[in-house]
Amino acid sequence: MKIGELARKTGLTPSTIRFYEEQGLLSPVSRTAAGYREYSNYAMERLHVIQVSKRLGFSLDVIRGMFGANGQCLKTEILERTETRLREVEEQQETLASQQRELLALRAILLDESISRPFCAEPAVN
Amino acid sequence: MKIGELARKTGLTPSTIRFYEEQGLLSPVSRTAAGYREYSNYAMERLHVIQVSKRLGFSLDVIRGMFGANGQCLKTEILERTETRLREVEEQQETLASQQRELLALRAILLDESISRPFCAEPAVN
DNA sequence: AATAAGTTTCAAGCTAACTTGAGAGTCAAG
DNA sequence: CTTGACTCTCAAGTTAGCTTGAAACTTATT
Repeated sequence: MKIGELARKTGLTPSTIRFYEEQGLLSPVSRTAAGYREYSNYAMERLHVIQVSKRLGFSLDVIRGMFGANGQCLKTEILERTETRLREVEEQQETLASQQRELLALRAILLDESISRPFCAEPAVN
Repeated sequence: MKIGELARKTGLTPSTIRFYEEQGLLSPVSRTAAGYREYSNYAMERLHVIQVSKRLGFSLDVIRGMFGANGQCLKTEILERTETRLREVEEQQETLASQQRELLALRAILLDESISRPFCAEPAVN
């Protein structure tokens, strides 16, 4: 199949697929006589793996590191990256929880009519 | 005080402070005869407000919208942005929770020795 | 003076993950 | 044989929030 069909099947755009190839996420693919890219179903599966990985929060750099030169997944690499990503997720969860706490406090202050200017000290005339 | 001192007191760099001014987060400040920026304590407090706002996850664009033309905080604006940010935080928490679930599942699969290639379908020879 | 440290402006660079555009070639249908 | 839909490559643009660099000026110290 050509790039347009692959794009439709994966929900990506042709330019994204070319971009992934350029970034080394897709192994260079065979071409027709006219120079058109010709994809197998394996390419489609590879793109699905990439899409799932992105949903898990892996960067393209990290995803690239999960594949060997031959195109195989590297199990121990993936395990490592997964552990790393899990720690990142926990960090971000803590950040969000803290932001949420402070935002709720801020909202409470703003809703308290008796306080006029909560944290804004600059006078009208500077 | 000049920009270097203000930078030290706030933990920012001079270029960041100039950048904030350029972005309209700091009202243009008075200058010495030589053209050096001369800051009051109000500028410092404004920078602290900006730093806190950033910690809460507000973008510079949003932070700019929280100040009126005169440099005052706009209470109702802030309340609105706070509610919006709270919803964003919840969304991101859901995203992270879902990623965490899937990452844990992935790790479990990877640690299960009986499965050799969990989601990698491309053969060695393409 | 001379030197160092601080300041000025303006333009350009950085990261991530793409998108957009230009200009050209290809392919199928009518 | 021409129109329209695809495809190609390569370069440059996008967003956010800064940083870095160049070239020039000021201020303080020696």
